[in-house]
Amino acid sequence: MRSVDKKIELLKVIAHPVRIQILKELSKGVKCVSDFEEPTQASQPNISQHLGLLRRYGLIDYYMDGRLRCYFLVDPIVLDVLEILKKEYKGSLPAPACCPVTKKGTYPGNRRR
Amino acid sequence: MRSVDKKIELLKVIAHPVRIQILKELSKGVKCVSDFEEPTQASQPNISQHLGLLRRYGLIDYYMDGRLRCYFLVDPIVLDVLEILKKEYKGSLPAPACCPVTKKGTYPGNRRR
DNA sequence: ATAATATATACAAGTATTATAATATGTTAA
DNA sequence: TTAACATATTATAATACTTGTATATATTAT
Repeated sequence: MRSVDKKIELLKVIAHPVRIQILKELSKGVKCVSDFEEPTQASQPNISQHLGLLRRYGLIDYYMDGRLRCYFLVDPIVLDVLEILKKEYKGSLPAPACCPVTKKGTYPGNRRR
Repeated sequence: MRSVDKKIELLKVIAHPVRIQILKELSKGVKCVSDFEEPTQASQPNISQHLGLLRRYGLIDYYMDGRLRCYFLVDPIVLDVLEILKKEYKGSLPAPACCPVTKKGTYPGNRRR
C-alpha cells in the first residue's frame, strides 16, 4: 500500500490553482492540452509544465491521438480531493473540553483566550 | 461560503509532513507544543513556526493553560484531508473510452501509448 | 528576585516553486 | 517538402518556502 508520505507529496502536487483547474476539467473527461487554456487562463508552456508534473507523479496520463495528447485521470485520490473542494463546510469543530490531558500532565490554569 | 481558492490555499498549507503530523496529533485531542516534538522529530522553534502558520490560516487555535499553549483543531476540512491519507486506494481509475470529444473535435487516430 | 520552563520571534541561508520567454520536436496538411 | 499546428523543453529570473541558530518573552517555582 502507498505510504502516507507519498500521499502527502501528492496532496502538495495537487494543491495548486492551475493544477486543480486542470484536474477538474479532467474529471469531466479526456482533454487535450489546448482545452485547458481557457479554463486555466494560463499559457500553453505553463500548462504543459503542470501536466508534466502531474504525470510524473502518476496522477494523470495521456495517449496520443493524431497530433493531440489526450490526457486523462489515473489516480483516484484526485476525485476525493476535488470532493473536498466542492464540499461546503459550515462552522468550526466543537471546542475542546477544558483542562485536557497532555503529556505534560493536567493543568488547572484558567482559560485566558 | 468559503471560496475554492481559499480551500486550495488551505490544502497547500496542510500538505507538509510536519504539519500533517501535528494535525494528526491534534485530531486525537488537545496538545501543547512540546507534545509534538517526539512525533514530528522537529525542533521546538520549527514546530512553533508550523503551529503559527496553521493558526494564521485558521486551521487550529489555542488557549493558554498556565504556561502551556493548548492547541486544538478548528477547521473541519482538516479531518477530511486526514481521512484521505488513511484511505487505501487500490488500482487506477477506469481507462477512458477511446476517441473522446475535446474542444478540438473528435480524432480517429490510433492509440500510440 | 531569580531560575527554570514553555514557547515565540527574528533573521539568514539554502532550496524549491512558479511563470515567462525562447526555442525545439513531432505531426498533419497543402 | 514546406507550412501550420500542437505540444514540450530549456533556461532564467522572481518569489516563496523551509529550516537552523540565536534570542526574546511570559509564566511558574524557589
